[in-house]
Amino acid sequence: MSTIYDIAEKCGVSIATVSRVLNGSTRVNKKTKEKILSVIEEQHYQPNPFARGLGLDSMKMIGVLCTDVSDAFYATAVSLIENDLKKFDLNVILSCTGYEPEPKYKYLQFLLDKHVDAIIIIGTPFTKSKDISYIKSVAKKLPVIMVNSYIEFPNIYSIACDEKTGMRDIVKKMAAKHCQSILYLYDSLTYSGKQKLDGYKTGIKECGLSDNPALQNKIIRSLETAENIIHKLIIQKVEFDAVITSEDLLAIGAQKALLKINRNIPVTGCNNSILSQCATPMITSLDNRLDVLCESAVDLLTKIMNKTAVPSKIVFPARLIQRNSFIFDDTH
Amino acid sequence: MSTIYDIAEKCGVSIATVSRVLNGSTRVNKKTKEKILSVIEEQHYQPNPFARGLGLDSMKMIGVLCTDVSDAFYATAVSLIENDLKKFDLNVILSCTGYEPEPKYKYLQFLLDKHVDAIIIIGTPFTKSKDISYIKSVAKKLPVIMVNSYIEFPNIYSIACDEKTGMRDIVKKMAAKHCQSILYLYDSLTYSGKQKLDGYKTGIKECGLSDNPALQNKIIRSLETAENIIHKLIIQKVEFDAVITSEDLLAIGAQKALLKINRNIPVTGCNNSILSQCATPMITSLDNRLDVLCESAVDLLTKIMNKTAVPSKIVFPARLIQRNSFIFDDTH
DNA sequence: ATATAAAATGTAAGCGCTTACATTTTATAT
DNA sequence: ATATAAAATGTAAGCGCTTACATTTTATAT
Repeated sequence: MSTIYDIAEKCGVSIATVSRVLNGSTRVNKKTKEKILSVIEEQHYQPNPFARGLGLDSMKMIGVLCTDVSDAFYATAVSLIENDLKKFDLNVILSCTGYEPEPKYKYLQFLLDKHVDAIIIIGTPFTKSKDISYIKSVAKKLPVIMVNSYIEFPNIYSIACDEKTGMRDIVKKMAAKHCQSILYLYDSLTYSGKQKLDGYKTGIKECGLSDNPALQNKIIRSLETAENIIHKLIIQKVEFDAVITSEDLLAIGAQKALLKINRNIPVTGCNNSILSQCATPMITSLDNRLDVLCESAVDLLTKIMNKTAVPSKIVFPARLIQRNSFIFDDTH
Repeated sequence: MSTIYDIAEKCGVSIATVSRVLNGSTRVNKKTKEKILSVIEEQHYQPNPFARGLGLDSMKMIGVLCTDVSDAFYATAVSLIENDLKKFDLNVILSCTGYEPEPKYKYLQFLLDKHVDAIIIIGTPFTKSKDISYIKSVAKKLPVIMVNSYIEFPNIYSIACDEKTGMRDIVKKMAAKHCQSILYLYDSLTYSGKQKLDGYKTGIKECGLSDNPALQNKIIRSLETAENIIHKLIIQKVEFDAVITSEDLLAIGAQKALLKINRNIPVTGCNNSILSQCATPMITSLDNRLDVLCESAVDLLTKIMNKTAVPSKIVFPARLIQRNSFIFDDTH
């Protein structure tokens, strides 16, 4: 492994000059620069990342904290972020927290211990007051970017999708199709989860639909659980004529249960994941524009690192992707 | 941020002693050790990872190279690996190569530049001779673990599933159900892809079924492509009475196309991903035991890092998970 | 009590960079 | 040609650890 000394010697300059062309911070004579660059090329010189890290306190790595990459939603997000960050020569250290609330502190700390340059949080909820104050203390050390979540504090940035309005509009569209009792299945109360629930409730209220509390069901994120809750509600004779869910997976579970008893009512999911296309009929899904959110998060991040002025919160509209599980636009 | 000097001073010892308790390599007096540990705790001291990296040439990070984490298969693998590595205090730097062949060199190099301790490769094909010699040169620097792929070379380790036999057995089971012309849809010729194709061909030969080349179709990994190829084959009047695919996603596409024309024939997928459960009817899928493979990969890795003797290749059997798209065991 | 071996600890160099400050070289104005 | 400013380069300290080797302390045998 050649070091900066080898390169300097071969070029007949000092290591400082080599370091300067490596970092591009100060100007170097054009010819010297070219010479150094060519020797670097020729020797396949790679600066030692640890030494560089020691000097700069940065290894150009971004910590990505998410709940569970095996879930299609987070997987897509991580994939998008990783791809976008690459363009800026930034790498991803991944840390998944799982669905339990406690480990997230530990796993976030792992990321901090590695001295990442910034942290992107997707999905992992930081909603309790203990959580919030913890995140704030983290933000004092490095930039924190929350995808689909929001905490107001210096150095915490938020990229979100207006899922609340999106959800409300689904209810409105269903009401327009004469649905009266809309079942809502959701799995978590992350920031995003709360927004969606809030949107559903707002829609119900605004349209004057049934607000039977039995219609709102918090369940576990799994196909079977969604299937089972439908069975249970039917047995309990809870009336409903449409199903909105906070997740494509739950929508599919509900759909399967309904199919079994031959009930054909509108069903919608969220996230517009590949799952929604795998189902039969395909699931109409609220697209939270994950691609746009992630791209935007990376863009924001690079600007922050370049000390460019950036907004602390960016919100994109959601859009409803029409498929066969709920057709709201017949002219389509 | 406190440093090792602060801790040493507070304990009235030298930094060497503190470093020793940090690394646990040499023995330290029990009382001194306890004292140091308590001060570390009290000061929330965290060794600087870059300085440590410089000294040890390791930051306890493992590079994971995969094709595309947004795909359910890789997502599950990365998730499993990340979770397992965590237990050994190892972090994941993720790098996705995409489906093009060239970028993988660059992205693998990125990982090497970060001086990761080892590399785990999932899915990204290194099958051409150029690829193989490249991987061999990498293996001279650090351990390489290939999940579901195999190259014989010192410091390259392989954890694989016997998908070839698995595939062959699907053909046999279909033959036992009187299928004559089995369509095969596949998407890539990674090591794993080749094994599966090979298994299919072996099965066909062993059972004396139709070996019409029009039955073997290499397509793009997408729902639509799988759907379209079925339509095309029907129009071309290619006869087939069962469909095997190398991917759950392709199976679902095929299933959708068949459903449209009301043809109910056996369909199987691979990977036993969540997608297979989302389809209706659910897809019978060849489970390549990704969980076992990943757990085994991490286990191997930690043993390698501890200089324990390990096998260079481990093979697990595949198993066919029976669902409604192909019922082979009626007693079930 | 004394010699000797083992255990514990300390000293200081080294890992390979970055960068403030100092010095030299080159360009520009008179 | 000479003074002055700007550009280019070099010197050396510092980043915070690890660890070989040296030294001191403690345990053990006589």
